[in-house]
Amino acid sequence: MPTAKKAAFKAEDQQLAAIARALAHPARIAILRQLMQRQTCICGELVSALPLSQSTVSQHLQVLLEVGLICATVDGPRSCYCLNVHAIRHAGALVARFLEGLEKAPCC
Amino acid sequence: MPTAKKAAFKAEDQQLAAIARALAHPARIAILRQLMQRQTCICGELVSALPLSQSTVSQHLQVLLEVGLICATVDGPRSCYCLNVHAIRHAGALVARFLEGLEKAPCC
DNA sequence: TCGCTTTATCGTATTTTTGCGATGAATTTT
DNA sequence: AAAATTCATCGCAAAAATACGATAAAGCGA
Repeated sequence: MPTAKKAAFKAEDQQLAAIARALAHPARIAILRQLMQRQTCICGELVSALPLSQSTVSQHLQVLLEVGLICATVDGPRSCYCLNVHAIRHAGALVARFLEGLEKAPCC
Repeated sequence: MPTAKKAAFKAEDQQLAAIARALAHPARIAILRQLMQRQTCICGELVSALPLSQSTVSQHLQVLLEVGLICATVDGPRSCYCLNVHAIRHAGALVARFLEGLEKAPCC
């Protein structure tokens, strides 16, 4: 979206959209699910688990990192990713509050 | 995403991503919020409420329509949109279940 | 030290999204 | 019937997202 017009939308709407955008690709959903299932923080195992190249998976990880849903630590030659439960909780609360509001709306 | 690789992701992941994609723009969040606030099903009032052209707003409405979050009825020369509470509830449940799972995950 | 593994980043190509003006269809109003 | 209103759609341009191979950096093991 054009930077000039971004300010035209409410901050919370932009925040919600940013969260949604981070989740708007099945690969990133799958990554989060993998991190949820394996207690281990994973790295290149994700590449094996996904039908995508290493560089593409790395890019998706960056997207999730930038929005804060996951965090990374360096473990020797490899990178270890894990869920940022705090951020996820915050995002979940935002989304839940929004959707609950919608559900309660009087329909036409 | 390439149609050829779409099948490589779990159906539920694709469904979640599709919902997220529909919400991945502040204009569409704002549209849903407008429909929530005004009990009236709105049409071109949305254009006045948003910093976007009529054709662009119409496009965003189509996106929300296609994913089923809103529904439309024709009222004379104008179109009347309203929230599809049923679909919203379903989407909300899907998202909530996913995020709750993430929150409970054992972190590294 | 010399490879070997692991992973982020770069460069690039392709596709998708976003945005707008113009146009046309449908309907109401005059 | 003519003009005006409302809105979806088309055509197009610009921007962003997606994907991948190649490359480079960093650490491990021989």
